[in-house]
Amino acid sequence: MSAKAPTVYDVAEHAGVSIATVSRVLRRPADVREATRERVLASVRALGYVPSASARGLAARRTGVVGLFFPDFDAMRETTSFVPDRSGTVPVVRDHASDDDGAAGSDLLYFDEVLRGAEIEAWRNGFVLLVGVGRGADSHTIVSDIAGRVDGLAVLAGSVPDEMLEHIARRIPVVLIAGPRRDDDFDHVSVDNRAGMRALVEHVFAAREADGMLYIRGSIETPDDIERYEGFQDAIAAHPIETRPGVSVVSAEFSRDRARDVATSLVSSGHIPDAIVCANDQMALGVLDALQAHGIAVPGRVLVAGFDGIDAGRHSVPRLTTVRQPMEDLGRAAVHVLSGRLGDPSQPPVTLRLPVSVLVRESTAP
Amino acid sequence: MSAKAPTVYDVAEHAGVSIATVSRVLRRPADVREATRERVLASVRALGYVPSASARGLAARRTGVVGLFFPDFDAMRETTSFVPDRSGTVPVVRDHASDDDGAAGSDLLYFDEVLRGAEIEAWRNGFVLLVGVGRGADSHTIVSDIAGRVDGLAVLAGSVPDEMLEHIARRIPVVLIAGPRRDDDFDHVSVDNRAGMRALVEHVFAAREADGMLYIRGSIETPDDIERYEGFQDAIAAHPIETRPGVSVVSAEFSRDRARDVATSLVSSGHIPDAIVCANDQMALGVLDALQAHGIAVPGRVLVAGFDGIDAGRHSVPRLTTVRQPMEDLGRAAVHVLSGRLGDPSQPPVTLRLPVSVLVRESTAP
DNA sequence: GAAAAGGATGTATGCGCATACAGTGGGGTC
DNA sequence: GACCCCACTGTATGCGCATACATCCTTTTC
Repeated sequence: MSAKAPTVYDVAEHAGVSIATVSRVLRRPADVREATRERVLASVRALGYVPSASARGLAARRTGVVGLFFPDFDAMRETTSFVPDRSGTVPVVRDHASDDDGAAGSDLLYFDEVLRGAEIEAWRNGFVLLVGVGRGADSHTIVSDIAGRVDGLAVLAGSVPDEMLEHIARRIPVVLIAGPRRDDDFDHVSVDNRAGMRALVEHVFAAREADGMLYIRGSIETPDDIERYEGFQDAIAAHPIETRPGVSVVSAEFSRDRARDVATSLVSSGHIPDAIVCANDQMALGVLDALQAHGIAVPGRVLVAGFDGIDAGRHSVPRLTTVRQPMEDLGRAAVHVLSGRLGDPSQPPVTLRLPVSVLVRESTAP
Repeated sequence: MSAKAPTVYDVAEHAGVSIATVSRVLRRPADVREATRERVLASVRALGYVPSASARGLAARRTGVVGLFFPDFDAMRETTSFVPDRSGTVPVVRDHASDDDGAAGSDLLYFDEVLRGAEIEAWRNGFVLLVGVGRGADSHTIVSDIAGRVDGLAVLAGSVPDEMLEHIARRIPVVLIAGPRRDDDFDHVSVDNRAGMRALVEHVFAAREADGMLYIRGSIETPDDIERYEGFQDAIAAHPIETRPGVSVVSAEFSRDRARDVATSLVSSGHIPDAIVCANDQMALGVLDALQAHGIAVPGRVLVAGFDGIDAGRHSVPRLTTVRQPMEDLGRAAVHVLSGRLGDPSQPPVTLRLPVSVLVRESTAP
């Protein structure tokens, strides 16, 4: 706010020492005699000195910041200019209950949890966290805006073009979150989608002799969907498919609406399976929507299960059995790995698989 | 990752131009002839050049980063070292429903929403967001860690000692979130607690001729509690207290447990009011706990209302009438104001009061 | 009590970039 | 054809700090 922010030079002059001593007081206090140190600190307070991270970063060749990059967490969001509303009135809104977890509620998102974990681990390792959200901005901007400011970057897999990742990785370590390892040299942290889905499907089989089971896939190209589908196949293999002629698979693009449609046409056709397992919770909720609309009992007539552990699944009726991903741990792991690599850049690429757990709730009650 | 990150000098040499031209290509492309520009960009790609934000910040005297500082959002949190669990087993957990929104669920927190709003607005204004969470670290560290890295800082009121705020404010603009204006020169953004509570209490009176009303305060010293209490008094004044001999006030420290105790002893005493309005949702939920434990109908016998609009209130039975704070807007407003001040440092201190809204749900149904 | 060994502090330099200012050259003007 | 103007590019400098190295002063050693 003042005309000009004080620098080390100002502090040095005020305290009657050299700038080297000022710098030492701040960086390695033990190297300075106590009397001198106190004098310098007094000047720091008197002048309101705050060291410039830019200058420090330049000189020290490290910023002390790690970045977390996510794709747009809500593309629908208004990105209109923020215009403060100063009217003094208080609207009274009648908030009707609604199964559809739409506009009314804002449940905890994937993003928020990962972020929280990342922040915690960054702090524990002496870093500060920089948050970047991609919004279709041309990727070039992303590089300049984030990569140049941090010592390391955690990126949600699939949110940044490979070529750009390579570019960034030439300068700083990059950790991919939630993607599978490919033929790259990045560090990876992800959850065990395959084992999780396998365990989920096995739970469903254990809950009921589900002769007819429908598995609803998400977006087929995505790593998550592929891995979960493999887990599904693992479980099916354990229960020879020949004895389960009713097993079938469709895709609903990870969309609640799409899954609702799928389930609706299923009901119309009359071929209702004994269990429906979905590659994510949103689709499972869509299935619940459709079944309840047609008066088909869950879990009475059909068992339903999802994957992710989103909040909405805790509040649906019936509550949704799912596979809970340790999202916060994902964030922590990502920064943990980053921190490790910054400490030892030569270590071989790391791949961390975090365990998931099946949350059994009423939607698959025997 | 490479031995040494390329700099402008490397790019300049590779492209056969001067560093000034390289810098221009990146900062003001229009000032460079297209042929030259393309050549430089090709070199940038070829070398994997990423500009150093530290150097840029030093030279340009601005970082392009705004900070958001919060106090520890969960002091209980494990801050143990993160140890990845590599076991391949998938635990199957039976997740029982429970009214107490305790360990099981992680609902969207105040923090997450404000953060999200801040990120959005930062992006819209060409800034990147730096997140800092205070954890009892000595405040000196905070200054160095955050203030030196950003062009402006948004701080949750009360999370940083005044003296430190003054210190920081000598270097960069500071915006206080959610606190009332005091005799300071900071910019402020907050919600209209007073008008919100007044509207809430008036709604309750409108819903029922509540002769006996209990108002449960939070932590009496906090600005939020004080403002809400004033709002309560406003509403009471409109309904002359002499005609409402049953109006009384107690405090429960914003704690669910404390409020539960208060309500329990109320029931024991037999003096059950017609309506209970709490200074936050947590306490209202505690009241619901106690009343339901004693079989007292809500809203049949007693109306209950809270303040904040937390997620748990959307899932309680009955659903809780409350005052919803626009947390995301708070974050947006904070960065909006910061951005404005960075554009015109001389403008007088800004105070933004964001409107709240009463969410009417079943806990106050007539 | 003199010299060696530390301990404390100062001096000088470079980190990588933006930018004011100084060229440099090509096209237009009369 | 000489001159001016404008568009483009290069040169030189400083941003604020960390740190290697030099210097000076205080102990310690014998």
